[in-house]
Amino acid sequence: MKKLIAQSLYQQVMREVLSDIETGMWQGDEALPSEQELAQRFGVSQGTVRKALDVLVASNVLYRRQGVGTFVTDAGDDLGSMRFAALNEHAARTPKVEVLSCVKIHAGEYLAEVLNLRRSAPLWQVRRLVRVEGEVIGVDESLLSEVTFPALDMRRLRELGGNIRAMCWRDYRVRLKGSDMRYRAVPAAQTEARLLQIEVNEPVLQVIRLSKDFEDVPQVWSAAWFCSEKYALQSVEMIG
Amino acid sequence: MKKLIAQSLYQQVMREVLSDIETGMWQGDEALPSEQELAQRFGVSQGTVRKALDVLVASNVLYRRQGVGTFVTDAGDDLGSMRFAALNEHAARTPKVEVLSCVKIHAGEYLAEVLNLRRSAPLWQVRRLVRVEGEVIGVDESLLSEVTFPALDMRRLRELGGNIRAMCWRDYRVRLKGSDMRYRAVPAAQTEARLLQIEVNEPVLQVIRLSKDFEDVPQVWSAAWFCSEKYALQSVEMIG
DNA sequence: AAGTGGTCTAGACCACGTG
DNA sequence: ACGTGGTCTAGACCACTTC
Repeated sequence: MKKLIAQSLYQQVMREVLSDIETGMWQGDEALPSEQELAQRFGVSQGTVRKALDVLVASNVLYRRQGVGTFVTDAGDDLGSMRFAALNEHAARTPKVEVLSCVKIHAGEYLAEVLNLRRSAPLWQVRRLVRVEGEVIGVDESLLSEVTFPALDMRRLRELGGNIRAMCWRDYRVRLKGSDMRYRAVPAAQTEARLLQIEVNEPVLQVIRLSKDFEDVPQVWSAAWFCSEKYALQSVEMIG
Repeated sequence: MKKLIAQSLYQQVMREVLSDIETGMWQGDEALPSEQELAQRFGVSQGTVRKALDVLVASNVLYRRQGVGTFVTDAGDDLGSMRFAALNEHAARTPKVEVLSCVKIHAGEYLAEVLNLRRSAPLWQVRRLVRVEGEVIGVDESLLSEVTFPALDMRRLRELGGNIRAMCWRDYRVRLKGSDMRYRAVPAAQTEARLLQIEVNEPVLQVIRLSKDFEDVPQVWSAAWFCSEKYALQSVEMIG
């Protein structure tokens, strides 16, 4: 591989590997060629391939198993990978996700803007329920363009455990990056109150997020509402 | 440097450098020796030193400036490094932090447990206010052991812009890691309502965190309450 | 035993910022 | 011009998993 200006070798290798992953050259959970073989293929040294793969491992696109190989990560669910901690307890729990409904709607002004679509563009609206210890603690609403994700099927989504990101990846080869999250405390509206079995206007934790693909195109807009009476939503701060 | 069992060379170098930082060998924002010089000093190659420093850069203990050198990061404030986004807006804002009070109290059962102290151990209670665009949007309460942080001074804390983490680092050589954060939506109590100028029982976003040092000893427990009527708290999701 | 990721070296050159 | 971080190589050996 020849070096181009304004881009280091390992970055070129990284992009090359990433685009090969996106075309589905190595299907999910299948091993990539060894670092040595990739090095030969690209005409660089093993160390350079390693550095390229390091980046993709850090961003959770690949994972490595020593003595075995390097593999493509299956996209994790955004809801499913949230953690909830019971008050005054140390350990955090993994929630269970359940698909409620999946209907076609039309984009309003706001959604058309954030998803970069025209007004009244067709959208899928997916509603999901979040359970911890069997108890409903959250409800989620996700919106995706029907053009990019045609023939979206609720049965298929249920097969994948309600994991929208896995569905985007496996069925449409759209790989989503981690997204910004916005937290607010808002009074529960009727819909949320009913599903969460709480009073209207009780405080609920609202989490808004916008998932983009690796070309930075916004693909999925989501909003979730959590009852935090018994469980707090947990995350990791990135300060040194 | 001789290789020990069960630890790679670059990890040893990393720990060595980290402990040198903690003893204050290279004061804040002063350059470390060059990678070549450190390599000689430790008797390893430059690549190994680089890999060691990579880890510390990733965890935000060090930062690099190409062509200049490697420097010790000055601890960032936990509150001050939060980001707030106006609803329906893209850009996020940096808040201003103001120290309200600093008094000595005694640990109750809960705080004694999480901070690993005996009951009624002396604690500093620091209250701070968070402003965005001049408007008060949050109030914070932090608790630190008086034994570890003797003679804590409110004037000094104000000098540092209310940055508790910077104070722990600069004045007591206690370097705090990033901490877990727990989010809840709760009804505003009287104290919060008064400071945030909202009604009692209005929803407020509660953020609890526990900062530990690099030996995993819990040092600072904090709770913040935010009014999220105009601004949402923003963070970054770590999913691939 | 063979193949994989994981570490390490010695040396080289490039890109950048400062003086 | 100089010194710094940043990249890259060719080759070596280790640790781990699988067969």
